[in-house]
Amino acid sequence: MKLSSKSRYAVMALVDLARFDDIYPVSLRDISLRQGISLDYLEQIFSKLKKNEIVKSIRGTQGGYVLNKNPNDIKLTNIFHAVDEKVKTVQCKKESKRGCNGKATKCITHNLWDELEIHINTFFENKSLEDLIRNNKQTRV
Amino acid sequence: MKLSSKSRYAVMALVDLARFDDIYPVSLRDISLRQGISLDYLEQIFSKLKKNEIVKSIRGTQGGYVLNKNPNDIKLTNIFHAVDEKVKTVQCKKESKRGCNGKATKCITHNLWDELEIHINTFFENKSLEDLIRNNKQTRV
DNA sequence: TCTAAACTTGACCAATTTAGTCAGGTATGT
DNA sequence: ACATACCTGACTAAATTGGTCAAGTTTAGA
Ligand code: FES
Ligand code: FES
Repeated sequence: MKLSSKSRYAVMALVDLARFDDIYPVSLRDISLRQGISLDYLEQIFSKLKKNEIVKSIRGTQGGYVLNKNPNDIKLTNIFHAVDEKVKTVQCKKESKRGCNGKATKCITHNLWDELEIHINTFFENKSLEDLIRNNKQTRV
Repeated sequence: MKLSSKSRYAVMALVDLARFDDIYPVSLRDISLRQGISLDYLEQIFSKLKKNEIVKSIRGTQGGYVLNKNPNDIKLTNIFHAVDEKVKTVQCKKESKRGCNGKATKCITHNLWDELEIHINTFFENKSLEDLIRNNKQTRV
């Protein structure tokens, strides 16, 4: 059960970006330097964030990225969904009536994993970028 | 963020076992057949469960495995720990003062991931095998 | 108008992890 | 003795991860 670097980077980058994007667009190069994330990798990540309308891009010199929504409306769920991070605790297809090992009914632990999945997703749904910025501003001098 | 099959199987097998182990030892072969899990794989898993004193083994004909503790004292945490499933949301070494990308301080999202880890682990600590058996008995006719 | 900064896209890859299989054992109730 | 069932370690194919690399396109500013 671990979180991928891609997701961790996505959130890191967005928190970094959110601190300045109201002043000027933030370039990936800056984020890369400040957060120590590979520029090429960031580009992959932001391409997805853009497709999911979490950020907007501004091309050309002095360009960069800007948030496309209010930080309060960007939940962890949205970010994770954008970069294809998914919480997968069950093995079976959720929609199907069939169980994991090809059985006709759900297995004896199915409900447990389902509960777990909901437990985790709840955390993601309740946490917004706004929360993270606030938290981070507090720790800055 | 996904749960490994090994962990899922471990819990499945223990729930299966717990339903009969007060009557007679349960062989892995039976569990394998009932739950559709590879016997060889189960053996790996039970070797670890035994090392962690979650089950006891009884060798020879009519042998099998039996729980080594009260189902109420076997938490998901214990099972996961036994099969080396670990929740890992931060990238850095927890004990160290250093951050992930080799920086001298913790990164801007460190606290968030730490919170997430606690959130998930809490679920594991509160859920016992007893809970699962009870739940499963209800769904049996 | 030229140029450099910055976004855009897609291919490629090494290392690790996962989810097992396989091939041998050893212990013991009947 | 022998079948049953535990025990152990080596091995591996496939998927995933965490990137790199190369070759663009767009646009602000000199
Ligand atoms: S996990 Fe859904 S049926 Fe087993
Ligand atoms: S995750 Fe701990 S410092 Fe970045």
